[in-house]
Amino acid sequence: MSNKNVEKQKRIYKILDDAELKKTPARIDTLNLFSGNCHPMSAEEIFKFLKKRYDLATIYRNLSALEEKKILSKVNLRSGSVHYEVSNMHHHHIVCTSCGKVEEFSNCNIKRTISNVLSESKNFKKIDEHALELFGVCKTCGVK
Amino acid sequence: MSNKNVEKQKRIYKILDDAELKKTPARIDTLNLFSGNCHPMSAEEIFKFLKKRYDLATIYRNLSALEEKKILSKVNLRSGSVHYEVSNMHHHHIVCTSCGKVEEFSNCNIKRTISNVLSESKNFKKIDEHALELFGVCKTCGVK
DNA sequence: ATAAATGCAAAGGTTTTGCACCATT
DNA sequence: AATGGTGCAAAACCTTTGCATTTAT
Repeated sequence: MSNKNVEKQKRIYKILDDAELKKTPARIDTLNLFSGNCHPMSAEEIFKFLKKRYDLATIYRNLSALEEKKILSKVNLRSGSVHYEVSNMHHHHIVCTSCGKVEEFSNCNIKRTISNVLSESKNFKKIDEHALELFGVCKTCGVK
Repeated sequence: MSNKNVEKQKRIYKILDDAELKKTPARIDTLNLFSGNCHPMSAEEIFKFLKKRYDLATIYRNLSALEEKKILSKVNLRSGSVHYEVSNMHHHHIVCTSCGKVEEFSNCNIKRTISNVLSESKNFKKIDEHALELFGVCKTCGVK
């Protein structure tokens, strides 16, 4: 195993240790998948990427646990199933409403909006998370 | 029936006519519900509000039809089921991650973000819709 | 009269759960 | 040894679909 991969494994071990989750093969493999792929993935997709080595229920349970520990976040791409991505790489998505293609972007400029919103909110004084997704028709699908 | 309600019915008839959808009781009642309530609703909620007078499958079919005609829009509140709201009242939501309370806001300042994003996008040159939801703990739940 | 909408029942897809067994700490 | 994770099967949940009947135009 290369030095780089050793580093990667160490990072994943630390993530699970910090979260007080046991370092099981299913979790390690799942986190490896996420660290090599910045696209959001559904439980079913992860299940297939991992060659069905682990039960689908296990994948679901681990995704929930990792979300609770703030390691992964849910993303809604209007696809029928929930997708997850690594929490710390803050970015958003543009989804093609025709073919489903997903493109990432990161400059969401949300801070100003949040402070405006909070100054007028009756019920909230702090925002912890935000979800922003854009929808359009991609250039390929837009060609008639 | 008051003058005001007559006007409301006329508006709803016009909406359905313009969309080339038949003016059936199920649709009229559903649109009446939406026009008196700015909170997003799920199929199940509508079904119950309408005292189960119409089949749940009918509610689902009508919601789809109304969404296709751009009269309603989907909203994702991370609740397990899809919610809908009237399209023409552009606003977004702050959802309490503890109790599920929903508050609306409308000043999302998204235009600048969209034009920035498009100028750097490889696959998209136009955005048709955007989904923005904020998540936090409301003042009631935040009190320890 | 025609095309569309509805109700009912059944199925589809995604996600969750109970329980016995197994792995990590 | 003890706690937590897994696999399997079953169920729960949300949503869609087929078909016969009813309704709106």
